[in-house]
Amino acid sequence: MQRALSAHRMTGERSNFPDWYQAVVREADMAEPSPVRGSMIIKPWGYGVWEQIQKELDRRIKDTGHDNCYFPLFIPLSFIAKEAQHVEGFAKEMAVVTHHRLKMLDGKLQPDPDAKLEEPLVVRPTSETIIGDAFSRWIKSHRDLPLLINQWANIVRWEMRTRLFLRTSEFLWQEGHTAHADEADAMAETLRMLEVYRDFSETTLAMPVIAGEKSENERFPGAVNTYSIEAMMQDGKALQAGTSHYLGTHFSQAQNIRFQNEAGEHVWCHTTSWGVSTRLIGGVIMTHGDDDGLRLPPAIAPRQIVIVPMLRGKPEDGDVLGYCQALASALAKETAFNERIRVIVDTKDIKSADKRWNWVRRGAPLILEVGPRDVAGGNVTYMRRDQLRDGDKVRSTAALREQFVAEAAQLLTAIQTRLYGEAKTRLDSNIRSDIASFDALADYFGVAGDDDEAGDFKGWVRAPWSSPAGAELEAVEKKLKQLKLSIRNAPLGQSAAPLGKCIFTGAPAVQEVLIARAY
RNA sequence: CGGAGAGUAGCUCAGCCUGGUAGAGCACCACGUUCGGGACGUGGGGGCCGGAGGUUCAAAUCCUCUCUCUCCGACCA
Repeated sequence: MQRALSAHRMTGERSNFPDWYQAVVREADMAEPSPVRGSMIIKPWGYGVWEQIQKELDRRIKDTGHDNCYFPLFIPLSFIAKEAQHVEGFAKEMAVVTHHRLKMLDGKLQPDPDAKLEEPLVVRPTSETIIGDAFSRWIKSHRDLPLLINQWANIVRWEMRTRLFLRTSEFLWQEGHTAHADEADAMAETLRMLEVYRDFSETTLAMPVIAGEKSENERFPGAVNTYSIEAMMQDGKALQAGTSHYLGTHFSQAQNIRFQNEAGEHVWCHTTSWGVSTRLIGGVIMTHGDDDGLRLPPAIAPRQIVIVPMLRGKPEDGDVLGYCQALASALAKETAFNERIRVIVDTKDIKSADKRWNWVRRGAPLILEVGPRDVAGGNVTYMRRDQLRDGDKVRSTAALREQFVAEAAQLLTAIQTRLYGEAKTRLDSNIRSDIASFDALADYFGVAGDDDEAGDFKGWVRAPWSSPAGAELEAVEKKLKQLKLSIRNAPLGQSAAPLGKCIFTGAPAVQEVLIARAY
């Protein structure tokens, strides 16, 4: 399939972005479809990326005062039913366990009719209700607040259409759940975690995002406010990369989560929840991948430096291998991104050229080739994955071994910076704010059905918005839907400058919103 | 669940219209020449042609039913 990726390079563009994406996922050894419909097998290289994401994000979650817990996979049906909007939002995509035993009946193994559960259990689509139930028992006093909990878990949502990493029936995520004494504290938490996500995404994933508030119709079922970070993929579409919700007292009222304040009164808690998932990996692929495959930001690369010995089945092979091992040991003592550099010598018994390109496809940031000439000269020859094809041909650089070891961390940082810079430029230069009417919006994005043209890049539009509600909002929604567009969010930190008129309603605008096609 | 398309080797697909012993490229295995810019030669392994029925001397090919997948809608981290 190197062929398909090469073919893409020949066209000079992501002419068929979905095909390109699937090719990269497979060729980079990230994941594959499983025998279970809509579920994926995350392969070692892909899971390694997830582990790096977990490690860094877990550190940040703990640094902001949260503790990890684990709550059950199975949630009693009655729990889900407690919050009306919550039920409505998730009812259509729930996996339900109804039996606890199998039996041979009519020659077929099937659920035993005599082993029916008294109350069906749903496989968690999210844990607000089961965690809320615990909170209602754990919280008695204002001294118990804030209660700051996180869990790393798998989630099941029975989606109609699935795509590896971007939307799978089962996915891995982290979900934070917190309870607070008042709205101000809960809102501060909601925004604090949104900021953690924004910074993590930009710093660690090198994926620039725009943080903002979701419109009413895009809110999490049961939330008062929902905030998101939105990233721009290389086809111009938006990817919701993380969400943070202020839940008000909806769940605490539904589940009796309350405390006694200093005055001795019983008061509802204000709760929040926030999460990011393995979808982030899809975002990284669609942000940084190129026609040679994946490019991984060094901060999350399972192996940041790969040493490929140039072996030829000759006596000097031993010297080359020894040199490589010594080099690896020296590099592993260095520090990058506050951790020891992750380095490996690829000793697999295949051709060096194949090894090199395998690592290129997987997106290893630095690929070293070490042959007899390097051994003789005390050198290393390396390729930076991020600038593999700067210029006409594949580029490699020679350096003295000691110098390379000393500068390896800087190189990794430089790669991280460049990947972020490229993505940041793409994001910044593809948001238009000169669209003044709905007709202009329609012209820019093209009418529905027109947009399937391959390689038809459309960025985002930032437009004035009067924040309509009710029927008026529904009408706007309908118009947007015809163009396959959606309001991604209202970016935070907007200036107080005059905004003019809403491009949908003509009424005075109260803020600006981002409009885009989305995953 | 609606609309369209597709199921043949690990991958991408040809063969089907007009029935007659299962094909190509890549990948894989062996040997040799190569190897520091995605090598080449020779030989080889691998398929219940998605499944079930039917028509026929004979079915990947024709007919019926069924299952699955992909894309487009609806739904979504």
